Order: sequence, then structure tokens, then C-alpha cells
Amino acid sequence: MRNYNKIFLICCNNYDMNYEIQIAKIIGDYANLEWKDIIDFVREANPNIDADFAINCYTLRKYLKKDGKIIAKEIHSYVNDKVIDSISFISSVELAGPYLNFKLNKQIQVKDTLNDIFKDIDEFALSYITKEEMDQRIVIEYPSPNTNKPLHLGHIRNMLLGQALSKLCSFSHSQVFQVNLLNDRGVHICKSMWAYNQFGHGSTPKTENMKSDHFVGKYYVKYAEEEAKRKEKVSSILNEFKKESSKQKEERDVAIIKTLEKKIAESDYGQLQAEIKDMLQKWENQDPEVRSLWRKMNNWAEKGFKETFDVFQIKHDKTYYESQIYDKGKDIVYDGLKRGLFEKLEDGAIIANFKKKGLPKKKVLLRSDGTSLYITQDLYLAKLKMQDYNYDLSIYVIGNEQNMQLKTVFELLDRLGMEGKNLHYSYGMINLTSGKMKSREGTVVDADDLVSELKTLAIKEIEERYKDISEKERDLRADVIAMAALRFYILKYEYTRDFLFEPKKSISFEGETGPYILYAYARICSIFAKAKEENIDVPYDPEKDKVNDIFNLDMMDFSIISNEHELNLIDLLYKYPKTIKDATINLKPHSLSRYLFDLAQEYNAFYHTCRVIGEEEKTQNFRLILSDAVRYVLRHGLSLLTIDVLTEM
RNA sequence: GGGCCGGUAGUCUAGUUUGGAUAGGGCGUUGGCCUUCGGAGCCAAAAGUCGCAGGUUCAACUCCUGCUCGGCCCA
Repeated sequence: MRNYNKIFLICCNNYDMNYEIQIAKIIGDYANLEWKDIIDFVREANPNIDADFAINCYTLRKYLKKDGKIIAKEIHSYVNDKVIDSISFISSVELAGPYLNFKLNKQIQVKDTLNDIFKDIDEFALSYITKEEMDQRIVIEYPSPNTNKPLHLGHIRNMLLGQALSKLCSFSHSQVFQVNLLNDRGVHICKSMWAYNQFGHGSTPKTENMKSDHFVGKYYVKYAEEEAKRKEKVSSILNEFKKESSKQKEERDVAIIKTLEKKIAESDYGQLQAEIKDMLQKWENQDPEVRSLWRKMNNWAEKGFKETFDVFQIKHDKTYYESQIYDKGKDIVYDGLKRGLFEKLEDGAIIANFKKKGLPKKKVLLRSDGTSLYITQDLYLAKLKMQDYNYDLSIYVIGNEQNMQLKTVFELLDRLGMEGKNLHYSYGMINLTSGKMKSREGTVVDADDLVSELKTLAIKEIEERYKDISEKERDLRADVIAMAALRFYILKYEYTRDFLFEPKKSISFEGETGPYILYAYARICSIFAKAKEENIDVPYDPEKDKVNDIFNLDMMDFSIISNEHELNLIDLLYKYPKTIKDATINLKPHSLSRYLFDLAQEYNAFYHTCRVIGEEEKTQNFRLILSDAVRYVLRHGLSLLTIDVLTEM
């Protein structure tokens, strides 16, 4: 005879209130299987069914070779005849065709859930994540910008995703190392430098009273304008050249092409290109003048980035500089060549060949003149990260336009026998109504500008509601609200998805938004403040941000629960650990965002139907503690998304 | 030419990893709710061939094949 008491004991253990596992164990006992074989088939019941969990017994045919309906019938009578009396957390099991519908004993669920939340919310939140899924060493690289222009909306998505992953992973007890790579050398920065030499006249961010990275970006735009102007003058020649050189090899007229090339080179446009190339050359040759200007402009860019990172509360453990590593990694390539992994072409270039689908047929790793490429540096940086952090997992937060590039890098690292897993966290592009964001065409949404626009909007909203608010308090609230709006807006989308940014419509403070969630939070606090005025004991004092440990859950009577909104809230609270697991293990911050919105939404529904203050004491106490549980979970979840809360808004 | 990703009401989107009961939200539209704890809110209604066509299955938004449209990348 199987030992049901054991199940009973586990169920009563507050550390293990995972009802799905308990149900899987019961079925496992019946079918002589491990609960792990069954757990995936225990699902949350469809919302239109009056039950908490359901098993579709067709799914069990894998183990029990019978018709699903017959399996359901047999398990149903087994559970009802032999098990249910010894199990307290299930109130009933019903049969519906192939479905077995389990209803929980709500009183037990409420007590277990609230107990776990207040006992240790971290432990509660992590209770679905296994030990093996924790305790990893994870390097997360983001946002790795170029230093020739300020950060834009695309970087915001990158930063918020990288930051959310970092928080989620370190919350689940992994050691997280956040690193950044500054792409501080190359043609792009030379262009800004060139324009500064032309038009800068020794000005500085200070003399122009500009944020320093915007100052650098201004010259990048100036360069682009200048280039366009000069290009325009030779546009007919360029077109001719393009036309001729795009012809089939046999049809091309080499003489014409050479003449056109010469004409272009002699034009202002050609001159400009030559000057940029020359500057790049000088940079590589350590020319003091070029290097000095380069250092100056990069410092401005980096300083500006840091200010923006501060606004987003981003801190990196380490910053790598492309200028310090771009030339390294050659040894890795030579070593690979020696080991027969790569191939040397007749002209001296070293390449890797691929046969796999989704990879290029070949990739040059080292040019014939021995100079390195981006990919050479990528290999070196991976090695460097391993030296620095000895990681288990290295996450690259990089847009999906670089899918092939990253896939190639990972394949090479594999081939070279580098240990540690690599993951390209490949997020989707943000498009504008006008199409793609292009910095040189000025169609980017600037990160700092967007933040300040949102703040202005938030200030307006606050002033409409509070005439006499102090400027300091107003700005503080506007700050929290604006950032909540921005963060939630970005983090509510599934990360792989491209999405459209419409400035006026996109970021609102109503509906499915960050401020909506903050509003629910503030409402709860408002109830507590009001209760306090009426000398009612409250579980949380919003004014002092202090938890009052006055409610003894063991002494509370949960038999009064009957309202569907109360039950919905309990269900949602119960689901929090599952959400955390999905967000953390599958690296999907948006599940957490959506969950928090659902919880806020359900609380608002509850709020409009159920009074808290002034109800009969048992009900009032229960609703106070339930409200506080919601408040606590909201705050906990929001903090993982780096969204602050307000007790008043 | 090749590879990868996506197509869900007027519109934006969740769900597809692991097939399972009546496909969830938001915005917008229409109509209600302020002498009750905050209207940045709540309730209700209208709105869907889940891109198209096949296939697998007792069962397909979900898996497979082909097509189509869009995005990105490679040559």
C-alpha cells in the first residue's frame, strides 16, 4: 500500500506548497510513475472551467495505453475512493470527458500563499526554480555602443533587456557580471573627429553647454551632411559608376570604370574619403595629434553614456575597449590554423569553412595583409571574458540583425574548444512610423530626449491633479512615473519581436502601462493611509515605509472568502513563482511585466467591487492582508524590472 | 539566388518552446459608473477565415510541407 500520509505531510509543509507536484504525485502513485513524468500534464484549468488544475487524460496515453476518457474515469474513481479523504488541499476532483478537474481548498491555498509571501518573499518567488538552474557564473554584455553618437531608442531596449536579465539572473542566485564593450575606434569615430576639426573651432561640451555625447554626435551629423553635400555634386558620376560596376563581369568596361573611379577620387567627395582613410591610418600609427583628439572625443562620449547609464541605473562591472583589443586575437587564429581548423588561402588570408545551414560558406578570419577583422576581435574578447570571469554562460545582448555574425562566432568558439556556453540574446528591432531608425539621417529617437519628454509629460499630469505640490516632490514623482512608463513599454513586448514606436501613441500613462501598475500600488497604500487615520491597524504603513507585523495568519479566519475577485487575486499571487521561473529560466522579462499588469488589473477590479475599510472585522482584516500581499508582490516584481514605486502619485 | 525571423479584430499585442475545453489583454469605437477607501480607475457591448493551401492527429493559433507578404542578414 502506498504511503499517502507522506503526501499529506508534504502538502502541509509550508516550504512546498506546489500543488501541481502534489497532484502529479497522486497520479504517479496510481500509475506507478515518478511525479516528474506527470508534472507537465498537470495544467492550470482553462479559465472558463470552474477548477484550478486539470489533466487531459489523452496526454497520459503515453504511459497508460488506454483511451483518454477511460483513463480519466479510472483515475477519478481511484482518487475519490481512496485518496481524497487524506488530502486536505484538494476539495474536489471532477470528471469531464477526458478531463480531470481539480479544485483546491481555497482556505488552505490562501493561508499557504500568504504565509509564504510574508515569510520570505525571495524564497517564495524562487520556489519553482531548481538548484541546478541557480548558481551559475553568467557574463552579460550590453549595450556596447559606438562612441560617435549618443544612445537612442534601440540602445534603450538593449539596456533594459540586459539590465532585466542581470537582475533576474542574480536574483536566482547566479553570479552575474555585467560588461560593456565600447566600440571606440574605426571609421565612424574618425568621421566625427574630421567634422570637429573642420567645424569645431576648439569648442567643447562646456562652451556649447551640451551633454558631452550629444556634442560628439553633433559632429557625426555634421560629417554626414558634409558628405551628402559633396556626394550630391558627383551624383551623376557615382550613378554611372554604380551602373557600370553592377554589370555582369563580361560586360563591364574596365576602362570606363577606371576613368570614373579617377573622377570620383579627384572630387571633393573623394577627397573627403581620402582624408578619413588617412585619419584612420594615422590613428593606427599612433599619430599624437590624431590620438589626442580621439582620446578627447571618446572621453566626451563615454562621459555622456555614463550619465545616461546613471539615469537607467545601469552599472557595469567592466568596460572593454575595442581600441585595446581590436588588434588581438591573431594568435587564436594562427593556433586554429596550426590545429587544422582553418585554412590559409594562396594570398595569405586565413579563413574558416562551414558546411552547416545558416552559416556562411566561408569566413575570413585574418586578411591577406595580416590585419584583423571584427570577428578576430570577437574571438579574443570571448577568451578575455573567460579569463576574467570563468563563466558558465556568456550572454550577448545584441539585435537580431547580427544573428549570422554571432552564430558564426559561436561556431568558431566551439570549434576552437572554448568552454562555457554562449547565448545570443537576439532582440527585435524597433521601427518608427517613418521606417528604420538611421542616425546619419537624423531619424533616431534619442534616449535622453525621450526620457526628458516623458518627464515633462508626467509633470503635466501631476500638476493637473495636485495644484499645491512642491517642485521637489513633483519632480521626484515625475521621474518615477516617466521611467516606469518607458521601462514597462519596452519590457512588455516579447524580446524577439520587432515593434513599432509611435511617439504620440506609444508611451501613454493609461491602460497597459507602467503608471497603471504604480497606480494600483499607490491605491493600496492609500487604503492603508486612510485606515490609519481611522485608527485601524494596518499591515503596512506607507508614510514610514514600514511593515507592521500585527496579523497572525494562523489566527485568521479564511472561511469568509467568497468574492471572485479575492479568489482571483489569490490565484494570481500563487502564480508568482511560476512567472519568475519563466522570466528567469527562459529569459523572458515580458512574462513578469505582463504578470504584474494582470495583478494590478485584478486588484483594481477587486477595489471597485470590495470595500476594505469599514467591513466586518474578519473581512476587513483579510482584505487588508490580501491587499498588502498584492502590494508586496507588485513591489518585488517591479524592482526586478528596476521600476520604483510611489505611495502617492 | 541562399539563410534566419515574423504575419493573431480598425490598430498594437499575449499565447506557439511542451498540440487539448469557449484564442487573452491594451488602444480606439459605443453605452454606463464620481454624497462609499484615489476616475492615471471600474463595468458592459460591438469587433477574429489566428496570412493562404495542403498534411499529420481523436484533437492544430501551436507540429510538418508548399505558397504568399514583410523585416533582417549573406553572396
